[in-house]
Amino acid sequence: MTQAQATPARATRAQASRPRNAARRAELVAVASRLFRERGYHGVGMRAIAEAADIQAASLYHHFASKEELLLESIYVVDRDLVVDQLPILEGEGTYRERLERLVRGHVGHIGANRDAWWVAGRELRALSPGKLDEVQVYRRRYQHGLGDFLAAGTAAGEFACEDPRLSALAVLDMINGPNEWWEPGGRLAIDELATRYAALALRLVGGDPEGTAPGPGQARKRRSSAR
Amino acid sequence: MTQAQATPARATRAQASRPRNAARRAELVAVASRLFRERGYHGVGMRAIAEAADIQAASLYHHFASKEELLLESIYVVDRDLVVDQLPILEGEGTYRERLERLVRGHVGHIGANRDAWWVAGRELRALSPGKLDEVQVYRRRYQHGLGDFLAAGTAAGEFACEDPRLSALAVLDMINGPNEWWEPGGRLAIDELATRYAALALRLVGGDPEGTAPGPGQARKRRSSAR
DNA sequence: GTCTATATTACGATAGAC
DNA sequence: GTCTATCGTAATATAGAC
Repeated sequence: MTQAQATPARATRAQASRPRNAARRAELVAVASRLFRERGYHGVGMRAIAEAADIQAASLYHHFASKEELLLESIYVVDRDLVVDQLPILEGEGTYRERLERLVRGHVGHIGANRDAWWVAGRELRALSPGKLDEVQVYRRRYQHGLGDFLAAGTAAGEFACEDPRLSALAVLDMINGPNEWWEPGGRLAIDELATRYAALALRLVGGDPEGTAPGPGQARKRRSSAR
Repeated sequence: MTQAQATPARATRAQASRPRNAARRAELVAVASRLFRERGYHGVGMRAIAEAADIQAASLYHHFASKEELLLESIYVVDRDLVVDQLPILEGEGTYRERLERLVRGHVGHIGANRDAWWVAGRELRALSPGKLDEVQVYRRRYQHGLGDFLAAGTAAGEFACEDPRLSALAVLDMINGPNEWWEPGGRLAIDELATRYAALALRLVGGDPEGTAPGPGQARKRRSSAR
């Protein structure tokens, strides 16, 4: 639920540490994510990460080959989940509208539940070496193209009205990634509430909400009273 | 146009350098912005900035008191323009729909014309000290609230259909800030083309495009052929 | 698996000559 | 306005004991 990796679940045996202690790694990644978020990747030293984890800097090198490996693990918490958990929603059950709503709610909810990792994934990509950067971007493109194909299919089916589904996918992603920049717990909207409302707005954006439109120019509106 | 500040325009006289040479400052800020964008604020040293500007590191301190001052100037190129040039569009002439389209086109166009500064303004805020950070956020909130009030007025006038104008303002800003993350020259869409299309999509998002909606569920579409 | 100690390099910033 | 030289600090990473 938080940003721990899935633990392999074997090795509940004795013998202690054969798979290089994945749980400990995940703990340390979570600590590093938090600091990367607060001060930026280059703004945090290995000494600071170690201090926050209550060990010495040198001990980190027992678990990770480099500082960059800590960064890569942080980022994968986000991009792996999007492709593994979110993308299949689009192939699942329900109308196109229902599936899009479910995707957006899950996406925004994931931001709220993994704030440190999202912040890092959104801002520190360039700190990766070219090879590792490519690996991450493969995931991103898969998510983006999956959504584009889905919007094209939904338009062909008459549920959406996207003239350029590829561009609409970018616009939707731009919008639903936005809360990563500004949402924080304790604000006006809880993350579930925000997720639901953004899902409705995304539906409008792709032309899938026949009720969310004002009448023609110059007429009075016939919808409900202006909230706020 | 580019990310140079407005030059004071006095001192075309003799005497050379009384107003601390604003043009030279702007040059150096542009160089710094480019490097901050490429490698991140903490990933770039004063020596690297100096080398790119073809002077020595110590010489930078003749123009700027600190590295942070270079960062602040980079960020202001964006936030000052938004409030000074963009916000007045909403108070200008035309229908609400026309004004929103103009704002979005100008906003996306500004991203395309000031890529380095936008990148830095979007990602390196946290590197500012708390006092300077507050100054920048005053600009940001003014832009955001200005758009929210405008959407509320446009809804009351019957041109938009925003149930929660404050949230719609965030959604629109999230969307139109998005190209800062992915647009680059030479891609599928020129920045003007992108700006026009995002303006149309923003209109949908606020319920201001009566033609951009698919019919009810289960029916065949009656709009133009599915592009691609 | 964590420690102490350290090698090496780079950092932001300053002093003072020209 | 730019230079050379340098101060003091902190960076990533390694060696080797326990």
